[in-house]
Amino acid sequence: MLERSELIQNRYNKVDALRQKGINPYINRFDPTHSSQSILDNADALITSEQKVVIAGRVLTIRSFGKAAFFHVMDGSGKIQAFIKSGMLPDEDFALFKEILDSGDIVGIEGIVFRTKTGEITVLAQRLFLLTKSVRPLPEKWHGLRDTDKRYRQRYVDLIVNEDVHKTFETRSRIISSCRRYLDERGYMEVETPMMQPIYGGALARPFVTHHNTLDMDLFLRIAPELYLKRLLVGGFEKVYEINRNFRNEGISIRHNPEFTMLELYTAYWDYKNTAELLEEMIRTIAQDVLGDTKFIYQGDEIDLAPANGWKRLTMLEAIKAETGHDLHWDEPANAIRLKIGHLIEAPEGKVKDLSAADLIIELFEQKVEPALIQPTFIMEFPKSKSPLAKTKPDDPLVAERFELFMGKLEIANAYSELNDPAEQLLRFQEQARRRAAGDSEAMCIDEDYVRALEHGMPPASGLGVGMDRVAMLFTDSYSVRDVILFPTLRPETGQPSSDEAEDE
RNA sequence: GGGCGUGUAGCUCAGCCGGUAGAGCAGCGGCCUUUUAAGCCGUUGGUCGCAGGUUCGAUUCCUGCCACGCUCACCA
Repeated sequence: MLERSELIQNRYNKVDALRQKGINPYINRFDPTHSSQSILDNADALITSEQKVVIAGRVLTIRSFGKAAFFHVMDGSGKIQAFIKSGMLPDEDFALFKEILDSGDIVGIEGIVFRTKTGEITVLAQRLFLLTKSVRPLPEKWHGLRDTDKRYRQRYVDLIVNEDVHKTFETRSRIISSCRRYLDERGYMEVETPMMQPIYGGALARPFVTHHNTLDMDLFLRIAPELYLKRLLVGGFEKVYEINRNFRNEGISIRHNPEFTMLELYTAYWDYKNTAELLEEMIRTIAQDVLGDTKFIYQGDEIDLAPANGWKRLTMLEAIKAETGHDLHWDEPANAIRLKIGHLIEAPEGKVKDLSAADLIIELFEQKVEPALIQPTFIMEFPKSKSPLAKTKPDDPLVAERFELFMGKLEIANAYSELNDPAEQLLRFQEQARRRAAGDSEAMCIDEDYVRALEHGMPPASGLGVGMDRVAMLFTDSYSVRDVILFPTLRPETGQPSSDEAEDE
């Protein structure tokens, strides 16, 4: 039940009053001739020509004195000041303003453009139309809406009153379209693969489960589209991509939302090094497109997307050596590695003891190197044991041809040369299945149809996954992923403690 | 899931050595025909997150719960 405070009730009373006078407070259509921005852009011409303009938008702050008032009107392009003065418009329009209009209402204004004595471009109202009555008061005009919970739950209010939030989501949208444009221009085809999958795969993560009633079967929300996209390479498409949501049933944090947007793209006949080149150029192009620059500030650090010698490329072991001084190798026994670096790794009681050599090295990398990666850096070569869908490096059987891209201390992308040997893929799946059986809930399931597809022959190829939310965080200088997701996942809004304790296990 | 913090009017926030609450903005009533958080005068509005406990008395102290933030764990 929605609350009806006195403030809201007063406004509902105005709605009733309008209806009694035969005025519809929620009209069906209105035809503005100008956006606020187009008036500001062409102000001089509009002022001298005294051309009639019609604008529409939401009334923000009203500064009223008796027989005249100023207020700002916000539309999709920005905002512009309006001036209303008794005698300059029909009496009933002025009465509408005095008696009915509240800040938050959506109005149409017909008038001419002029400059106030303080120089602000302003529309002088010759007609005022109420288009939509708002019955709920806006947050305070000076401090706005600060409560983060309310900002996320009632994003519509956040977007009305916080201009920078509006801008952030415009930027996000432009990042996505710029990305599509970049790929479309290079012959990539956008496809849509299943979000509901009978067997989930393509990443190491726990899924959400849903149920189809008629088929009476469980389906998993995808954790990645990877295995479907590679089936399309088998089918003969050579350049495919998908930008869409993935769902991972894991913790929520400042960098993680349960549903998040990934770009995945696959290119036949390429290896991971080709993909790195494409990614570097693509991100730089998007930045130029969206920000107008290849340098930007993220959380106080200037990030340069166009350094003289291109983005840094280091193997994980090189990066560890540069940052910690330790010279490690994938073929060293876990005990030897533990002796060297065990003291550098923070892990809960005794857990370090159980880590494999690859685990220890990755752990060290994540804890000590990742937080230092501010400028765009490709970390090349990952342990094969952690990359069950990637091709092995020909001259190093323990290493997968894989890279991850880091920037602003964030992991942005992951890519590899795709494993296309069906027999080896089956072996890797079987190893994953053993880990699953041993209790690793994030290990992969065996996807027999995927192996069957590989048996038909998948061309050599390289694939890439880019966390688009993370890119949006970078380009909008957002600290939290929730600030670049319009409606982040939240607990349901309730005033009462949850009553279904019976469902807790 | 653990730790720390926050929750008071529509919004932004004070306050509370325990005696049932204040400001600014918004609203309402006045004055006001170039304002920019307009101004001036007056005024309405609160189960102080929820539920218990201690107490003569709880918004304040204690416990539990709920929500949010930070952080650790997990992870991407």
